[in-house]
Amino acid sequence: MTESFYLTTAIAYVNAKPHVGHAYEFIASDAIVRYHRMLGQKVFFLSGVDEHSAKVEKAAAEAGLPPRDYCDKMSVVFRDLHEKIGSSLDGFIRTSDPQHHNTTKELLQRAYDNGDIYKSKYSGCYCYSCEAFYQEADLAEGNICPVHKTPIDWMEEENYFFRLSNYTEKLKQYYAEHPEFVYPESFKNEMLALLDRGLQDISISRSTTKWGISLPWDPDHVSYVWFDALSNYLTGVGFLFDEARFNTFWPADHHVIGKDITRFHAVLWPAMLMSCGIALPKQILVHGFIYHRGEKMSKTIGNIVDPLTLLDAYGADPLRYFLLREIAFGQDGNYSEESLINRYNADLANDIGNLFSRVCAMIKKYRAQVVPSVTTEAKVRAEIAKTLASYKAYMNKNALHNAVAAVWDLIGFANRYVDESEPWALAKDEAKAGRLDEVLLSLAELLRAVAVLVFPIMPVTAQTMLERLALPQNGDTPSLAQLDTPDQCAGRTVEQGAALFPRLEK
RNA sequence: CGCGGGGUGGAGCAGUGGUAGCUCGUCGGGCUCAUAACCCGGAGGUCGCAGGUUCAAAUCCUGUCCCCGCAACCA
Repeated sequence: MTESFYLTTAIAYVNAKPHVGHAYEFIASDAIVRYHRMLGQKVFFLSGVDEHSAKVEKAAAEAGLPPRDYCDKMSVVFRDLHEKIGSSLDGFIRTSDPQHHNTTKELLQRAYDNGDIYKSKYSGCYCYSCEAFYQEADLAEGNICPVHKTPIDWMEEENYFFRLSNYTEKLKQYYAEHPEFVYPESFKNEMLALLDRGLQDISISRSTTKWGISLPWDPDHVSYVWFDALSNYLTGVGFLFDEARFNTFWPADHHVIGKDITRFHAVLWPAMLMSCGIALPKQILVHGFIYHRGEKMSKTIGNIVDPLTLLDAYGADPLRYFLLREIAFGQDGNYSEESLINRYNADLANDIGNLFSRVCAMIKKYRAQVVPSVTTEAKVRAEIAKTLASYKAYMNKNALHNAVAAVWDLIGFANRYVDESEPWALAKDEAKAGRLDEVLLSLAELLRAVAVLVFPIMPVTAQTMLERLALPQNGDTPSLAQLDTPDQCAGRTVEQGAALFPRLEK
């Protein structure tokens, strides 16, 4: 385990409101970084927004604002989403930041200087709406754009190209030497297939818009998407302006991204870095898409789910829990309001919420809120240790959904333990007071373990539980190592408080 | 066309060779500390279809049907 840990999300285009997919990516990323902080690592968590491109320019025009004002406004919307989710961001980058312009120009210049960038004519069928060229074979019937169903123009444009084709073999070799570079494996296989077919050079500039970062050697062109977008990961940790920070955190541990931009992160980005002589990130962590009742969310169908609506209605922790539990990380998943409510009631209200409530109530009722100062039962300690081990194993391979399930197994164990040990019966018999002490401490210890383990998933709930258990924490992040020390709850005065998760009526 | 993923009890999913498992729902029982919560048990599936390999296949192979995604800057 390295001492530092650097994770990035993809940067979001500011041409539209946040999508629940953004929220999911931020939540999963936040859970991962919180886990690493619990391990005691020095973490840097970066997210941000991409403000360039013609489509942002267009959205700004439609909003009747200059691009810069529009971006100022929209970047706040994304920041706000992070805040509402509870993201523990260390940095939030905007591609319009001057420091980021420096990074982009530096990378472009380095690639240009070593001959990886050349000027060429790009000609073909061009759809203005897509901002893309099409092969004739890809056009829909009647020579129209397959996406927009609008007529195609023949266009010729002078573009600069990046010699991606030069890197096919180098990347193949890199993949062979770093089998963990792309995760999950299904996406890695897709990239390997892409490499086998051979890479083509890629256009990296446009002269049709001025809203962007101009090329250092040719101000008539602005960088088209990739050099100015991907390089944010460098700027975010101080490339060229904060050497100490950059050296601490680069190369990044994880770039968390949606599956639609895998090839740019897993093929183009490493090739760019190779060209520029910069170390490659350790792992591209790809997540799937969220469907709404099995259908892709789209403006056309009109089934897009607004994350802010969900956050307002259910709160951050329940939404975090739902998305991380319900969706196998790396695969596509489904959202529906019924399943969210279902999970809320079954897992949050009934399982964890009620467990907390019943245990605190018994400590209050039988021992005047004070957890007995005895020793935790051996089998309970063993169960906690077992859970901790599998939880860590799952978290270390980013199987978030399995890690969450492991915590809920422990909650199930605790609920069964209550039934089996029957504290209410023990309380009626003075001779069994010692046993009751043991059971109550054991239960408090189970709650402590659950509270700590649930922290990456539901940080607010974890803090509430720890506070009510009167367990002082050193800083905002509970340490995972504390679970190696038993009986921490002994002698503490617990507070039952209001229900953690009041049941929702359907 | 190409590439990738998937078709498993009512619903949603796990499960890469040894006579199917989880959550929800449903039916019955228990308990009373708790948010009508918690615990135990039952019913319910020939694992898309057809072949093949094997002592043994949901799991491997072949074919086939269907669904979805990427490519196509739509998170």
